[in-house]
Amino acid sequence: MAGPTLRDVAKRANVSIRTVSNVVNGYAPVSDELRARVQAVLDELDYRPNLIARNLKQGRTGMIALVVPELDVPYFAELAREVITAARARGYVVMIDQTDGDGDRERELLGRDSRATMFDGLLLSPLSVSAEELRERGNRIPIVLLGEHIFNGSFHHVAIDNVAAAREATTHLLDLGRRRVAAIGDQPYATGETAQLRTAGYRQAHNRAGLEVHEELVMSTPHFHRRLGAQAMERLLAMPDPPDAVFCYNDLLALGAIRALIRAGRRVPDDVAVVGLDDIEEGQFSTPSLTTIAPDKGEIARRAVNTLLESITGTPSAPSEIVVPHRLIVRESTSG
Amino acid sequence: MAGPTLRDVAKRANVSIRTVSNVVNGYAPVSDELRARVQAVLDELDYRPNLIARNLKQGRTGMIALVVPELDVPYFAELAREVITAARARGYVVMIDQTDGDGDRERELLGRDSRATMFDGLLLSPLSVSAEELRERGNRIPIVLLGEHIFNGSFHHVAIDNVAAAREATTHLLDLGRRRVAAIGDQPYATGETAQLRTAGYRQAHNRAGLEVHEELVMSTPHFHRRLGAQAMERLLAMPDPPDAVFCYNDLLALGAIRALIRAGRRVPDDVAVVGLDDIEEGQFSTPSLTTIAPDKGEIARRAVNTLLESITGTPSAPSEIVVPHRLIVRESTSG
DNA sequence: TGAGGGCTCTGCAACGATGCAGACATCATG
DNA sequence: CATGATGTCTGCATCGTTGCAGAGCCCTCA
Repeated sequence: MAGPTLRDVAKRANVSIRTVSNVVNGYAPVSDELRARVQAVLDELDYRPNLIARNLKQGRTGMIALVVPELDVPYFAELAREVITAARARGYVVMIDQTDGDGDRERELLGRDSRATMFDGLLLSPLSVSAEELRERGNRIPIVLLGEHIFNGSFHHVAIDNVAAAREATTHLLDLGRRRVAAIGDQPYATGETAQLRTAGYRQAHNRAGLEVHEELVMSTPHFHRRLGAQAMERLLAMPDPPDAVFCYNDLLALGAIRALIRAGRRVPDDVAVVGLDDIEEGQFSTPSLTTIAPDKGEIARRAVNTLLESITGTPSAPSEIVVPHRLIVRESTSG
Repeated sequence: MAGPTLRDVAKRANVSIRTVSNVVNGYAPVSDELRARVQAVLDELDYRPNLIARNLKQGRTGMIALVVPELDVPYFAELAREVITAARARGYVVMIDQTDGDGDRERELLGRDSRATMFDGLLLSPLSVSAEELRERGNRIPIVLLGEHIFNGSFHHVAIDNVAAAREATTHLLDLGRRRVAAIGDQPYATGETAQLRTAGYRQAHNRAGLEVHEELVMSTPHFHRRLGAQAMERLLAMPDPPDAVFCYNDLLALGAIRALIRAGRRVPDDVAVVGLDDIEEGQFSTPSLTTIAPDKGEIARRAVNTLLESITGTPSAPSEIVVPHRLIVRESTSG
């Protein structure tokens, strides 16, 4: 099972362990002749360095952890892809864990027995755990927070401007002449800060247009999944005066909403226009294709990874609040 | 930066390092009194065990690696989710890497400088690398192969019965009375073994029904993405005698095909019925929803993880060929 | 000729934890 | 009282690697 070690190679080549190490790493000067001899033995035994030992000695692992609520939510899968790519470019690999939005699972990560000490840094997209808890439990490794939650400046944080994004999405619908614009995805409770920011943007858009928000059209959903988007849409359609447009707080809600609309015989966008947020690939190929706000995921990943690696290698810097650009992409669900 | 070590705790509590270790691990008998004293210091210093050191000593890391072509392909994202869940149930965490189907990237994993030595085992879903290469480069850690490729019995391998799955999908279309059933996704070259198995199933269905295969309706695609499904469908529609049904080798191809059909003004399933394979969640909410063959992903993940962990802990067993169940799920794209 | 400087190469210690053998004290037993 | 068993606790060696200091050796140059 266990492969050959430096010692095995050294013994066989009749040199010191240290010299074999030097050959392996290309360090220090080694004469061509000796190098060749050692290399021959390395090849013969098919030596592979034991990275765990190397890590122990060097105090770093070259691994970062990415923790997301659900990996099969397309936004997180696409983000994970970008994170892996960005990390690879910097010589790091990524361990991925998912919490199912379970606060205990998130807290576990910070606890005494967590495997966090195996990683040089942590990218965390929290749903339930609060900034206070994070600070108290203070992990020893650098952390960068992604997207969710409002943070009070205790941690590095990378996200889009959620208020502006929601405002632009809503304004797009108002500009089309829609006057009963619903919102799907509000979360008026402690852990729903992101949703609340989006609701704030939705209100801003109305205010700036000099219009009233129809409060009954603001729908709450505990999660951002297709099924809940469909259910919320059904409730909206059952109203005496249903909406003529919907801003959904993510693309999955929007796709679920579209599904419910078509099932109910409404035309999209003629009867009801729909805007999402996330720009997942699925929205390009749905019928109708989905108008959405596209965060720059590659940029989110790169900024997050870079910030994390700086914290790892450099001196601890003041927590930064990084805002990544987004843009509106108009497709069939609003422009038929 | 570096946290306190066992030595720091030991010094402060005036006991041996070994005793602190015993308290931390609940090993060996330690008197209640001493245990309390040590625990107090542990808490005071907020000691966290250095897992890298523990790993080095114990020769295992508690991490397995999952390598997939693309994490943002829903099938792999959903599979990854199940793998993470299955591994967690067994006390393992999962490092995920993606290869983009790039053979060199896959081979890198097996090379001398790969980080593979950091993991106790490897779950690999290869696209390009061949079984021969895998065997030659012979990694030192246990490997279980997932899904793709035909393997010649050199490795543990978990997959569905691709021939049967494709046959059932095609038979479903023939049973609906369709007589010009196209296939999208063939890959008639070395690394396309999975696709070829599905083509074989497609042919079997025709044979058993006493029907001829319309060879011009078998479309090749280098990848299994939405866009290629749409393109293939457009080519089929441009034919003088277009198909009245399509079996797509995965759900993404199918969703792309549906998109092309609707764009071209055809009704699904009235004009053309569509079946996919993978049962990704997206297919439940598309319009129309997608008939598909559903592999039992949870079972794939559990069997794969269990097999891998057995290879890790137990004696090396003969490579097993594990076939996981699948079933046909009929939705709107064939039953309007 | 011998001091000094490069060039190779080596051995020891250390990273932080655990396995093992045993030290020491206490207690029960014949 | 001697013996052995039991219960606690300790120290050393070790996992496989790298950092560091220095040992030889050969060469050069005054």
